[in-house]
Amino acid sequence: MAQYSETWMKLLAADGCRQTPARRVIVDILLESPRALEPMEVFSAGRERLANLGLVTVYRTLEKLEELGLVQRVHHHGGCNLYLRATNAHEHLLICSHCGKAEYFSGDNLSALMADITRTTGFAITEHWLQLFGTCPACTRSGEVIHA
Amino acid sequence: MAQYSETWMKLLAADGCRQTPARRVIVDILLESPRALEPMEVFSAGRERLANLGLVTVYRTLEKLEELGLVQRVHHHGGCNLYLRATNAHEHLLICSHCGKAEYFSGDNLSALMADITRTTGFAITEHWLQLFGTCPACTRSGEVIHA
DNA sequence: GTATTATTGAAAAGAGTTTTCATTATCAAT
DNA sequence: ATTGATAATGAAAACTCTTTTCAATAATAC
Repeated sequence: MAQYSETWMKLLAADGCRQTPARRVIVDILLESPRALEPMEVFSAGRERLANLGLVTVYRTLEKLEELGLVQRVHHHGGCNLYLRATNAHEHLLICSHCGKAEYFSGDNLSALMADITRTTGFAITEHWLQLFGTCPACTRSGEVIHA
Repeated sequence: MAQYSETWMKLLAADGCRQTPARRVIVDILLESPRALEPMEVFSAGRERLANLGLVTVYRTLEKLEELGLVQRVHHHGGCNLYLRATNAHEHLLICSHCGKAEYFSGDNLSALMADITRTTGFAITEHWLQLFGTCPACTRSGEVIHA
């Protein structure tokens, strides 16, 4: 994902944002992470690279990146304050309940279901959320997962 | 939904809970609502029926009802602090983006998709969330929905 | 009725997020 | 390169939502 770092910075610039060290650090962390992160996690990781990074800047940058569609919030059992790089395609999330690893997949075809629901309920469906939870290959192998 | 009020109270009693006015009010409000509610909304509505109801009691009752599987938290764009009566069957949610009206539906068959994803990703899938958003018939008719 | 103990509401504490504000740093125009 | 306009920053304060604490009260079993 690291190769997208510069792309994101340019997209930010195109939106009128300045390219600052703080933003670079935050962008890099998000692009490097295999799982969705809380603002505080981004902050902690960021502090290791930029000594006096502010938590407020993390919040502001996440907000801007979400606005630009580069990251998305991830909902899960514990809340909905996790941020993950978004993909452009029409894809859905698959999340490991053990390590949090997030993977995108596509290939769902829910159009038949949609049509069926429109017919029976009268709702005009505009959006759908599909999210899967499970155990990733690495966690399955490690055997640490007892609640699989 | 009002006919379930007594059922819920009995289920609470079976769990060792006492039947108090505060709980009755909260249970009734949840069962009467066509949409998922925030704790504060339950509290406001509850105060109209029980003058000195405490917000804390609302939180505690919602927690207990969720524990018993009678209500569930609903995730949406703005957060995940909405509570809605749950259904027993394996159903999914359909929510009106305009008025919030929630409806359950069943009939999805995602097993083929699951099998496909298990094969390609190696994830052992344990759970899936499917939630649809759209405009309900009433809101469509009222014509108030411009962003349909 | 009485004793036991779950439940209550108010207040305080806590966690997470947003706002305010003076200072600093980026970028565009020289 | 220098300068000026202003976006961005970090610290502190404010704010919202939720949980904990605690003494008083009320529901249930006997």
